[in-house]
Amino acid sequence: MALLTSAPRGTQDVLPADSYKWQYVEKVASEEAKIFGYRELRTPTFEHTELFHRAVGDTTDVVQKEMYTFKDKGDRSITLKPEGTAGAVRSLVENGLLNDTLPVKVFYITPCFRYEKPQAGRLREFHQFGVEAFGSANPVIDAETIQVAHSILTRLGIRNLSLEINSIGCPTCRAKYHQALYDYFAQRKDQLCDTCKGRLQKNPMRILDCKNETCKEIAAAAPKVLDYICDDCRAHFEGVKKALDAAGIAYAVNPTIVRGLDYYTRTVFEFLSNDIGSQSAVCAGGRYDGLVEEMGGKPLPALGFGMGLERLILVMERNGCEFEQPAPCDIYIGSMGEKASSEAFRLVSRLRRDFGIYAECDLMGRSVKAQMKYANKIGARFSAILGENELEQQKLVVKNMASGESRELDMGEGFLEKLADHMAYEQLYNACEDVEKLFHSQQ
RNA sequence: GUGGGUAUGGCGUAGUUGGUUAACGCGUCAGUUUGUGGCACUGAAGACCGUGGGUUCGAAUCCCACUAUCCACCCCA
Repeated sequence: MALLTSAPRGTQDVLPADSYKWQYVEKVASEEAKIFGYRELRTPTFEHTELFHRAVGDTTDVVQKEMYTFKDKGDRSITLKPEGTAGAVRSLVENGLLNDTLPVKVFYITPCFRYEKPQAGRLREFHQFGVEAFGSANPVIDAETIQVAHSILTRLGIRNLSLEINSIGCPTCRAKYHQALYDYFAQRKDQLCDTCKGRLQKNPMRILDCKNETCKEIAAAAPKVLDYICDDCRAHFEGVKKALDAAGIAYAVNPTIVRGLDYYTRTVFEFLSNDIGSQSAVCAGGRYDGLVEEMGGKPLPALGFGMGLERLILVMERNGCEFEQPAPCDIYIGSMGEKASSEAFRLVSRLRRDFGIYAECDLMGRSVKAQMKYANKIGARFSAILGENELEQQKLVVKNMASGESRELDMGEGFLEKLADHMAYEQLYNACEDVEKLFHSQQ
């Protein structure tokens, strides 16, 4: 069997065996964002290319070598979004939402595309959950934004992430720092590794993060950001730390954190994991006080974060976190013979329509035994077989698959109500027995 | 973009001095007497051993290329 073709490189199918994990994570993240006052924003999967050139930055790796850019049939340059913030800001400015009461808080779940070489936790199409908050320069909102991420991660049962924060200052003080760094490293350029020689021009802060031993030694004595940021930025950063302390969120200041997207200012942060290989950032974000104006809006401070859902789920799997399971089949109604089988079909249809019960019947023309095996396989909580006898006597034997016990129900008036009640009662009874067993086992 | 590892039925694997019908577990399907699951047993279907070349009388097994995948660098969520 030769496949016609396969999924494109760096893409992933989420199969039924895993999709429930995604549903769970998306649900938790959305619910958590909502109780922080965020509302969902959905923006297009592709945008005009210039949006990302402007927002993310012409000189960034993301824009320079990783974007999926193409001309559409109208000769417009289109780009599949490589991140979520630019589109969100564009949309809010374009629709005038930032003229409303502040702060404006939105969240989104979106696919993102970057043409990279795939590896653990890095795909060409990946998914981000993100939040963005507009209108406040108060350091408390920095802490609150971090708290949103923290709450989501905590509620998902992820405990062993580290939070690292830093301030990269405003454009003015960052420029000073960059110059100082450049001067420092330029004097020692010969000793730097090849990649760092390149970074010297492009982004000297990256050198601070190099894994090469010599570079590390040189970096150790390099100028520190926090010595170069202006008084306002320093005060803001102190405010963020104070608010995080007040919120009881543990963090470490890491002066080497650099964001690869140009729009960031002041606060930047990352939640890191040691369990998923070298692509360790599960969630990252920060402030971008200049971006709204850059997009043609009025000057408005803002901040947000993105969370990589593939990485998040990877972390959860590696840590044995539990995902909310999908509900199993409530009842399987098997049948034998044509007449009974159309009656079974009618019954499950009504159970679904009138009672919202998850019901199945035979669609394969299988033997009774095989039908029972199927009921067991799909984890049906109850089963029943409809045949000539049942139709004649108007009785249905309903079996509780967990206990193996059966109960005969009269198929006359109010049968479906009785059936639904019976199932609810039995399930409650099963649950009580489980609790009892648990109780005894713990004594 | 740069390196290294891997590539056998749906899944996980076995299979080296290259030699008849490629093995095992799980899964799937059917059956173990007449209308009822989970266990066990029996049987069946299902792989041209990633693709294309080459070496050889003969290759899943050796060589080359390509593709995919994994890991790391880079970058980042």
